[in-house]
Amino acid sequence: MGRHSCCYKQKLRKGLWSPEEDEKLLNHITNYGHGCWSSVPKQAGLQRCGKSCRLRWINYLRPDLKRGTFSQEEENLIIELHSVLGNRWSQIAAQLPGRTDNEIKNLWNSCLKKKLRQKGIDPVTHKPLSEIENGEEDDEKTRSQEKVTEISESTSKSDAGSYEQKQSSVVVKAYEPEMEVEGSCSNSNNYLMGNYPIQMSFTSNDNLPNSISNSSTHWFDQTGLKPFGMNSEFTSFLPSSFCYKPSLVDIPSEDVSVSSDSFHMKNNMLSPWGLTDCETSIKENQTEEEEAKWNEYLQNPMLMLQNQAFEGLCNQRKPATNLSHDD
DNA sequence: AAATCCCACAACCGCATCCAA
DNA sequence: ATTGGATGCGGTTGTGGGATT
Repeated sequence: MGRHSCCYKQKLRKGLWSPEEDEKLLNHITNYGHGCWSSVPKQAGLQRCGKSCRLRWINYLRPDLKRGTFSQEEENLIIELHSVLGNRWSQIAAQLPGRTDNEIKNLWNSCLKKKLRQKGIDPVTHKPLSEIENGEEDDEKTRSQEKVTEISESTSKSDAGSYEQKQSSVVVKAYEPEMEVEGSCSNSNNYLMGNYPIQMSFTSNDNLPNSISNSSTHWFDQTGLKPFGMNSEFTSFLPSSFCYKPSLVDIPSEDVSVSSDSFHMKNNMLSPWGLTDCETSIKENQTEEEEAKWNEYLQNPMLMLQNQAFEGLCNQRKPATNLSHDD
C-alpha cells in the first residue's frame, strides 16, 4: 500500500495541468507572489497540493525560463559540470540561467548519456570506456590538464558572436591555500595559495570599461562574475556564464610574500579586500577548511576544475617551504 | 490505417533538510 | 531535545506525439 501522497489524502487533482489551472496559478503568483506554497492552491482556487504548484511554477510558468532546445555550448557545460558535481542537478542548473534542474536531468538521461557513450566515454565516471574495461589507473595530472585544455577550447570556439569576440584574452586564477609555494625566482611565478578570490587579467581593453586597463589584474568573487567592491561598470560587461579561458596568472614575486599561515600582498597590487597592502590568515583547521572548500566548489564548480589542473601542475614542481625574493 | 515502439518532457514520489514551535 | 510542517532535491514513472513497422 505504501504512504498516501498529500494529493490522495486531500482528494486533490494530479497529472497534467490544464491551461485554466496554469492561468490561475500564474495570475495568483504574479499578483501576490507565492509566499507559503502550501497556501497557494487555496488562495489561487486550485485543487492541487502546494508541492505540485511549486513544481509547475519552477519548471514551466516562471517568466525567466529560457525554453527551447539546448545549445551545443550548454550541453558542453552540462557535461563538464556533471563530471565535477555528478547528479547534483539543481547545482548544475544554477550555472545555466533559464534552465531548470528537471530539464537538465531529462536532457542528461535521454540524450547526453547516450552521446557520451557513443564517444566512448562512461557517463558516470567520465572516463574512457576502454580505460574502465581495462581497469587502468588514472593519471590525474594529465586528466586535469586535459580538462582545462578542453574548457579553453570549448569556450574559445563557443558563442563567437558574444563575449569571446569582444575579449581577446581573459585569464583566471583561483588560489589554493595549503599548496606549497615554490620559492626563489627572479622572474614571475605562478603562485598557488589563498582560497577565496579569483583573479582575472585582461590582455586587451577592446570594448572593456575604462576601469579595466590593458594587462591589469582584477579580483572577483567565487562566481567569477562579481568583482569585489561591486562596480556596476564591471558587472555590465561580464559574461552570464563561464565564457573565459581559465589559466594561470603570473604574479611578480616582489608583489607577494608568503608564510606558513598567511600571505602578504605588496607594491600596490589590487586585492580583494580593497587594500593595496594587506594580509590574510589561512585557516588552520584542515577539516573545516576542506569542508569550506567543498562548499565553495559546489557553488562554483569551475574552481574545482581549475584547482585540479593546478594541483597537477604543482605536483610537477619541486616542493619548497620558503619564498625568497633574492634570486 | 492500425499497432507498436521510441523519445522527450512533465509530473509524482519519497527522502532529506531546515526551521519554528 | 523533540516534533511536525514546509521546502528542496533526485530518482522514477506517466503521458503524448512522432516515427516505424
